[in-house]
Amino acid sequence: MQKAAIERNNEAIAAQLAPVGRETVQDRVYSELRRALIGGLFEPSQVLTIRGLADALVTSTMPVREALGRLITEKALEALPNRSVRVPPITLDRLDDLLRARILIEGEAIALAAARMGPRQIATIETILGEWDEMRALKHKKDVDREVTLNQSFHFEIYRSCGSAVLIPMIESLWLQSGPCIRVAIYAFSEAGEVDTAQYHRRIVTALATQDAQAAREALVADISRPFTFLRHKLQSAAKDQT
Amino acid sequence: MQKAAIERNNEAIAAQLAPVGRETVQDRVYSELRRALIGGLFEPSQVLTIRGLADALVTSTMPVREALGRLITEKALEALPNRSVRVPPITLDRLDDLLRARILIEGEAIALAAARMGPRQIATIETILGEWDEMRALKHKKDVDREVTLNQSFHFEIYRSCGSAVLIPMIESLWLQSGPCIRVAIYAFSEAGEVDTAQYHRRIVTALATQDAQAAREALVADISRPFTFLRHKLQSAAKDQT
DNA sequence: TTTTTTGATATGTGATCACACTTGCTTTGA
DNA sequence: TCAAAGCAAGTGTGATCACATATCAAAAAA
Repeated sequence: MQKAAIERNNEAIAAQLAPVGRETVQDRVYSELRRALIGGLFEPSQVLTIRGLADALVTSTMPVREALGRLITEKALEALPNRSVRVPPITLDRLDDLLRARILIEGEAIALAAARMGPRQIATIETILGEWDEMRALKHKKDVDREVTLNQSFHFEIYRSCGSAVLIPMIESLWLQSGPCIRVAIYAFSEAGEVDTAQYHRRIVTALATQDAQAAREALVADISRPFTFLRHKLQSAAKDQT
Repeated sequence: MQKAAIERNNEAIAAQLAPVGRETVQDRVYSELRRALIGGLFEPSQVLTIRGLADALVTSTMPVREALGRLITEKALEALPNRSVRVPPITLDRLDDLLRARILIEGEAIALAAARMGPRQIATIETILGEWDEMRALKHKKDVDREVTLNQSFHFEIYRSCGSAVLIPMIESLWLQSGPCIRVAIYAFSEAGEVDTAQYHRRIVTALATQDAQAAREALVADISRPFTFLRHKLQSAAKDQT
């Protein structure tokens, strides 16, 4: 019987080919909206319509409405009583609430990751740091989108190492919720260009390289608190101006 | 001008009438599936089909598929590569992962709540405790469903007091994920009937009544850890039997 | 007897339609 | 001149259909 030979052949084929996967339209819409949300491409309080998004994404309404529903359950979007959906507005309370949750959960994740990151993972995040420096070097063109992307890659490369399939989706949800807020902060930082984000990230890397969970947590808290406190002051002064 | 009179009349009407609200079919399906999931009515690894659920709930497929999509993003259900959806299976790792996350987040929530719960809230959870005792008194009929519901009410009445619009949905998601697992534990406890859950809950109440956040957190951890460690042992011994 | 093939049924996905509700502007009446 | 009624366009929701894929059992081949 040539069963074994066939089996070997199939295995050889399988070794060559990568699984093609099957991404649905709904998945693509969902990813695209997530990207836009985390990147802060939508403004807080902005109203989104199903047909409008479907036109923009060149699909029918069906995938869009399901993607919107999913984002609403993640609190990345908000369902108004009118049944229209909007990006949640920023309030001081919400800002504090989000920051506290992020410190709690991302802090735990990085503490777990500190004990589990090998030289390979450390090298990966150092590569991301290098790309960041490279980008900053040619400073004429301040590409905020790229900053956001690199920042995201840096953090999630760490979180992925925490080994918790439960915490990571929660962190993603938190980023989704804070995305529309922190965009303005990152943009302002990029404008000012003074205190470099890279410096905060470097502190995180050194802490992780020495497997110092406590130091890593503190460095992370400092990093993610910055845009929030910045926004906080901005909102407070804006409120004072209005009165 | 009789504008003021009309206004008064309208206000009088508004005072009598309650807002009718508009729950969509999708919302009802979603709530029903949540209830079933938290209550452990579905078994881990059980496959759910859109048309099957639609028939069971006597609706069309449309609201069901959107509700399923939302539950999948919450990790309450799992999308298989075949595109079928099932209740996530229990593994030891997942159990530990879930418990760690619950201790982290629910612990934080109850610590926050400890400082914010007034006599009114304390009275409410004591009422729930009373209903529990009442139920246990007539022990011939062990109503596991009611136990699950009361347990849920007790915990979420506390969490609601933490004042965090961000943490509460996360806790709901965690309950959704652990629901299918802990059902078997609760059932086993009810069978054995030895160590009463009420005793753990009473410890929580006394800690909250004295606004002792640390004690409340510890009592809560003891309470939610119990079914998990129970299940852990059960799974381990089952694995040992198989070898 | 065991394995492969094949065909029928079941299932998820996306498109389209009908309906109800909301919204904003125009028109009407005071 | 201004507020209220009315109308039209826009929008979300649910139902149904078409199509591609998956599943599983029966039939055919080894």
